[in-house]
Amino acid sequence: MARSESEHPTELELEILKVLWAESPLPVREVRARLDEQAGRPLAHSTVVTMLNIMHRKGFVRRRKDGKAFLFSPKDERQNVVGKMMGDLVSKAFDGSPTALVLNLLETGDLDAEELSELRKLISRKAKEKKS
Amino acid sequence: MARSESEHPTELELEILKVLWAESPLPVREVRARLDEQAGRPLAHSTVVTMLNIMHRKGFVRRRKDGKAFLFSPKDERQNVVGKMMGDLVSKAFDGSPTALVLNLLETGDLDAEELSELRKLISRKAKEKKS
DNA sequence: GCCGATCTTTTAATTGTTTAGATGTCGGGG
DNA sequence: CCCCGACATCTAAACAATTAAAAGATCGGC
Repeated sequence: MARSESEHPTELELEILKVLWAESPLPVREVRARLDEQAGRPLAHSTVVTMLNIMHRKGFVRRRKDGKAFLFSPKDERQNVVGKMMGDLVSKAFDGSPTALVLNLLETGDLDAEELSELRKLISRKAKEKKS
Repeated sequence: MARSESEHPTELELEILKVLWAESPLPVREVRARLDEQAGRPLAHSTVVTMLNIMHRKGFVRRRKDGKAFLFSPKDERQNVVGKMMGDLVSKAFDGSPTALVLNLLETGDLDAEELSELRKLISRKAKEKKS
């Protein structure tokens, strides 16, 4: 045995999803162009086709015929997909505590004062929503 | 060409690191036992040996001889390793905004009222540290 | 000094990921 | 009516991840 197919998008799959989240539906040719320009990832046309087909099999994207070409769209919203990835990271690395994850984020010092204050506001707002 | 070796620990590597973060240094046999009991991952002894050697080559763990056996320890602290993984996720999925990640976490509703309040406290404390 | 237990090292099989060439199809222009 | 371009499908190769058996080394006891 080896590992089984991941339920999360892989590195390249995520890159492609990012393109499609920004704008969709798109034909293969356009996806390829944006991967090159925006993600700095110059790939052969056939490579992008292969990936999109795999992603379709995995259920990450939808396909629909437009004339002779396919148009691709993301199947799920960015929030859901990345949310699942984070949930996974939380459970694998922080034993299921989202608080621990945020704490880690605070400790590594990636946030400046302004971001901290913004976060506090967000959390307060969320806390109020919960109460009601 | 294909992709190059990841700079982050993979699924199984992370599982092994978790064992070592909890207690180290450990000989292979002990790591194997804990993977079975704690992570529900029953692997052959040789599998664990192989993984630990790969992780040593990648620089995730240290080895030192103790008699005829090796003892393994994590090379980096949990915070650093997972922090890098999160940073990567942030940059890949949230275009580099940690705030967006936390916002996503809030939206997916994984946090209860108590956790929210705790988070707010943590952030306030951090904000004060920054000022000084 | 040899034996077996315990380690390490070597080798390899299987599957996922990423990359891309080769081949087939189909519709429109000449 | 046939060929070209654009698109899809098929095939495949290189490498990472995961799994593990086989072979080699070494140490303590008899």
